[in-house]
This record gives sequence, structure tokens and C-alpha cells, in this order.
Amino acid sequence: MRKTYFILTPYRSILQSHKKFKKISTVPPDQPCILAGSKFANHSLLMANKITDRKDDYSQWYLDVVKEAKLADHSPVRGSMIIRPNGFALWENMKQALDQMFKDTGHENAYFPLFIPKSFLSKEAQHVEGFAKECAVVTHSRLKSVDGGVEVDPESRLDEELIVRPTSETIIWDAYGKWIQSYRDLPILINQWANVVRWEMRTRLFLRTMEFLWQEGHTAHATEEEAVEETRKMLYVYKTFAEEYMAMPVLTGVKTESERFAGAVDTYCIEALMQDGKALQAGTSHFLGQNFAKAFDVKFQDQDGEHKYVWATSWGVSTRLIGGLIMTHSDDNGLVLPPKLAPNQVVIVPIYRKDEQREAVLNYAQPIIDELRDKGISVKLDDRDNFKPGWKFAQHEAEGVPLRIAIGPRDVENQNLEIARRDTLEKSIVPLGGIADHIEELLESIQADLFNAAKQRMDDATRTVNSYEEFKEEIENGGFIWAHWDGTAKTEEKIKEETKATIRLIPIHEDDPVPGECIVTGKPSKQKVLFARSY
RNA sequence: CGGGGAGUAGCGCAGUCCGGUAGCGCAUUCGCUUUGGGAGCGAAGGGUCGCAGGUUCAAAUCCUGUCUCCCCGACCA
Repeated sequence: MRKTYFILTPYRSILQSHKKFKKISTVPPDQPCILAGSKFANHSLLMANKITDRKDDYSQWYLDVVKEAKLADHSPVRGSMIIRPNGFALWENMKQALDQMFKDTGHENAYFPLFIPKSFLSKEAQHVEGFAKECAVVTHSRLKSVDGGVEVDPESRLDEELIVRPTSETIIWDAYGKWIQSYRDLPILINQWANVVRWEMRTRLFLRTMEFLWQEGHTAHATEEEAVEETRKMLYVYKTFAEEYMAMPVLTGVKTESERFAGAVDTYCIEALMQDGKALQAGTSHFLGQNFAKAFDVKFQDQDGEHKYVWATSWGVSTRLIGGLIMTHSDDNGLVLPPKLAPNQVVIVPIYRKDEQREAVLNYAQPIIDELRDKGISVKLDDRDNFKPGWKFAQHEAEGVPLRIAIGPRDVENQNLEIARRDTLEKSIVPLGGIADHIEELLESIQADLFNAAKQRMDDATRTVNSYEEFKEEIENGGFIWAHWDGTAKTEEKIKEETKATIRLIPIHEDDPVPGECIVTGKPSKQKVLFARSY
């Protein structure tokens, strides 16, 4: 007896394209779907693409990509994540490039402790206010066993409670106070790679987690000019890193007072635009003035014999960059990685039927692997026998490997191979001769194309408006919007409440800015500022 | 922290309304056939149904509490 099944509308093209299901009836697109209960309800072809399309649900897509690319998992504790090997390898590559850039600009690495005495947090008034609401506090030092379980031992209460660092300015400036006496001790240019904890209400993998990994640079200078220069220098280090390594174009500028880092005089930032039209603050560099020097009483004796407060900066980028990377390049098939950061730049998938073919294919592949590795290109040979080539293709695409090489008996015979680009999904058959050079060029071109595509997208989504009406309409379409603003927090707040858009940055002008009138109040505006809805 | 949704095998889900001792697909193990876009057939293994209480002869299912995730708000990198 033959049963008739009905295919769910969204899946009909998938199933119909497969020979096995050719004869199955389909429901017209506007009819309700029936399939539950049939043998095919959970068929692998329907489950095959586990990644939600971006157009259907962007945040679900993001979560699917993180999961399918095996970047991170949720941990049992709310808001914290397990960074899996794929995700951590990415972070290590970012870290390596940034670390070199910091060293090239004269910085040294050091490590300051995780725990900060509670009293330190109260020393800088603005700083306290900014971070007080999101600090984890250690109050006890012991547990005790209680019938099979454990509970906090009330007798182990700490005399001075400890704060798990949300950032390290306080503990670092306490130390700098001991290190600095003379102008000869300056500047101090230190960076640290660390984890920090901020007790967030709402979290998202990589973009906002309670614990995250980052680097924080903390520098001390004799003069204001030097500190401001340092702040800006590191901002451009971040911009260079974002654009050259991540292939993620960014805009630079200064934050408004309401968006400024707690305790800073000026906060500089790099802002990127994600595919869904929302902005992401990808890195910050703060000019701290003498705020922390005063709070921790850090003075130096200058050449003129005077005792003066030290000038400070701090700057940081975090694992949030991984979130930015995902939302800049990835597509409905999964992660797309820029070659300069990809843990594996090339994956080789052998195709064969018989053992002789397997051997011939692997023998053919080995010199290619050697040649690529000699050029410093990272290659993975996926010779696992328990997965089909098609499965591997899909999996490596989900994981974002920039280039895939497929080698089968046909290629061995014809002395060529098939190369597929992850960014464009284009496949081509290329000759074996000069393959390493060809791949090196392809990787460079993928890196450049990813940046150009992202730049084009950002430029297309960046407009200027001249009235609040126009602003309200345009902001609905996402993207960056330049508009005049009267410079008051009140107007900024009104715009935020009415449109959910915030001022992402005030540009740093090399030449004189063009004045105008605020789109809300009509009052004088020194220059246009950049608005967007943001993460 | 407020409103909404969810948690059942490694993964994705059905079963919950109406209580009767757990099922499907993928994955895993074995065998044979396969391998250029997520292979096929046959057999096998795997789950204290998020956790803790309660109601009941009987709980994945009903009740209470709690944890975690997702979405929307308030807060922030």
C-alpha cells in the first residue's frame, strides 16, 4: 500500500531536488503544511541546513553560526560561555597579531591580579558609579560539607571583601603609585591579557558575556599631550587591526559624555556596522586625564623640580571582536573567516572509492600540503573515512575555512584540482603546476574582497539627513546616519527614547568641521555626528 | 529585574491539553553496498524526560519552587 506524503512548503525544494522524493505530493505554497507523523518528518535532508536564514531571524542565525562553527557553548552559569577550540584558535590568532602591534609600539605585557580590594573601587567617583552595579564580590573563602552537599562556611567571611575585576584601572594605578617617582620613570607602557567579569543583565555569546577575555593597555605619561597622543595612537592600532586582519571596516571618533567610559576624560572608539544594520563598538581607547593619578595620588617630580600628577590612558578590545567578525562576513551557510585570522586557511578533502584510489589521492595531496606549509599557509587534510565528501564540504563551510581543495581520481589523472572559495562559493578546476602561488594569491584576494564587500555595505548604509522627520524614517532601515546635534545630553536622550538610536561617535576632524543646525532643536551644531542603533 | 517562549538520547524534535512506565530522524557500533555537494539496506547500543519537592495505585504529562537558554523591554563593551 502506497502512502502519500505532503511536503512542508519551506522544504519542498530541498526534497524535490532529491531523487528519492521526486514522487511525493506537495502542498501549494499558501496551504497549511502536513507532514508530521510521516517517516520523512525528521529526515536528514530537512535537518541538513541547521542554520536559520539571516532574513528570517538574524539573532537566531547568529546563534546557529556560533553553534555550527563550534565556536562556543553556553556554560551552566547564566551569561558565561565555553570557548571551544575553533573559537579559541580564532582568538589566539587575533591575540597574536594585536600583541605584535602593541610590542611594535613599545608596550610590554604584565599581569595584575583578578581580585581587587573593595576599597579601591571607591577611589575614583565616576569609575565607581559606572561599575558598581555590575561587580561580582567575593565574600567568603571556604565551603563546608553538609550532608552530601556543600555550603558557604559562615565563619570564613572576609574582613575586606574582594571585587572580581570588571577592569583593572584601580589595581594598576595603585601599583603605578609605587613605581613612579620621577619623570625618568615615565612613560609606563603596559598591556595585559586577561579575563574580566561584569554582571550583565542580558547576555549574548561573544557580544556580551559576564566573563570575557580581553586585553587592557594602561599607560602613564608625564604630559597631557603625550597621553592624548598615546590614546589616539592605540585607536589607530585598533582600526588597522580591524581593517587589515578582520577585514572589518570601522569608523573612528570620540564618544559623547553619556557613552563615555566611567572615569575617562575622553573615550575614543572604533565602530563597525553589522550586516543587520546595527552598529557594534569594537574597541575603545580612553584618555583618562589625571583622574586616576589623583584618586591614587600618583605624582612624579618633573625636570623643573615640581611634583605633578601623572597623565593616563587605557585601551581595550575583547572577545566581542569575534561577534563582530561573525556579523561582518558570515552567510546563511555559516561562518566566513578572513584568511589572515582563519585557524585553517585551506582544507583538503580527498575523494575516492577504492583503497588504491585513496592511496593515489593522498599521495597526490601530500606534496601540495608540504608546498603550502612551506609558504606558511595553514592546511588541514580531512582524510576522515567516516564522513562523505559532501558532508565535509558543508561542515568546513559552516566552520568558515577560506579555501577548500577537493582532490579525486579524476584530478590525479588530469593533474589538476578543484578549489572552492568560501566567500563567493565559486568552484574552479586549476592545474597542479604553480598551485601554491595560486593559492597564496587567492587567499590574499579573499582577504581583500571581504574587506571591500564589507566596506561597500557600510558605505551604502551610511547616509546624511537634514531633518528629524527624515532621521526617524531612515533609522528604521538601520545603518549609520550622519546628522547635526546641538551637543546636549538632553537632545541625545530624547533621540534615544524616540528612535532607539544613539550617537556612536563624534568624528575627529583633521580640518575645520562644517557647522549647522541640530535636527531636533534647531540650535547651532558644530558638526555632524554619527547615529545608529547598536548592539 | 518585568513580559513572552523553551528545556525529553551526542544533535534536532514528537509525545504533555486528556496521567498508565518513552518514540522518530541524524549521529554512534557491527555487516554489506557506497564516496565529485550533507549515501543505502539490515542489525545493535544509548534517556533517573533541566533540577527539587508535592498530588496520585501510577507523573515526561497535574501542582509548587528553582536553574538555564531564546525573544522583547530597563542597564551596559
